[in-house]
Amino acid sequence: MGTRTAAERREESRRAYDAYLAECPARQLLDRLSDKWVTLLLNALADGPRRYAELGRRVAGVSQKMLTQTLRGLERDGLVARTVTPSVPVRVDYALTPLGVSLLPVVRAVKDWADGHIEEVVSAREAYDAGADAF
Amino acid sequence: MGTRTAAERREESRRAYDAYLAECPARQLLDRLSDKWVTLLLNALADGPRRYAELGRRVAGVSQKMLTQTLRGLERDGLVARTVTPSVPVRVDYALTPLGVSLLPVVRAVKDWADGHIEEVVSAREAYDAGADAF
DNA sequence: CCGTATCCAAAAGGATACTG
DNA sequence: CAGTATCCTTTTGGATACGG
Repeated sequence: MGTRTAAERREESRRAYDAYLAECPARQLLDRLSDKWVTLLLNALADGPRRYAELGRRVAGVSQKMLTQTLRGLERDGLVARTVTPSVPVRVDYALTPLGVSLLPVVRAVKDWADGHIEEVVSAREAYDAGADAF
Repeated sequence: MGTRTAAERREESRRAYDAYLAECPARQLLDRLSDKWVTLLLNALADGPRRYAELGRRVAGVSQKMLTQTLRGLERDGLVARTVTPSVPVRVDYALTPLGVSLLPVVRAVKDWADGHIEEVVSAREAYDAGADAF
């Protein structure tokens, strides 16, 4: 006992943080909700089921990788249902589950706030930037 | 004109995406809101002004770098106000602006949804994972 | 059509040390 | 106390090619 100042405190801190994460359910969800593709995909599914390629077009800018990855995550969390129609070629539809639908008002609240306050934010940014490199 | 299939289409796609981003105000905000530290810090400031070190302790797991970086971003967007008291040593307080306060219900809605539905999500995850590597 | 797999560049973010 | 600066690891995510 003596060589235990930085390394140990780091570990201790990390463990404490992890414990906090484990006992705080909101954090896990927050980590998922704090993903731009999640929010965008939920919005894209708001008014009905969509096919895979359709979602790719609607979200505009998402790569195949992120599209699949995000959809899998949402499916795993029970927010989205995946339906495979074994035709040739295969057809896959994604739709919100009831749980996913219950999340929709929240997502919409975010969007509405953004729409309603974007101008104030932009003004604030300009004011801040103007003050930053003034004279 | 002939050497313009992949590279060009990429550029075109990127430009279209950027244009979409520019004309869609919600996206810019969404990018900011899709940051776990932002949500956590807004919650930490919910019931009054806090000092820098205090926030570091309350959020638990945030590094100095991310704390400062996130606070600067929030300040720039007019969501948080930074007040310096030139004592020795210096004292700095952060508080929500009215704009920041107006965002609070939204942030709380996210937290409330998480608290109310976390169990369903966890069950869904277990069911999904059980099916994945079954037999 | 709906993905998966691999590679690789870019960005996020933590650790550490130093300053006013 | 409240940062800033630097380094360096980890993660993210796009491009590409291939498979069912």
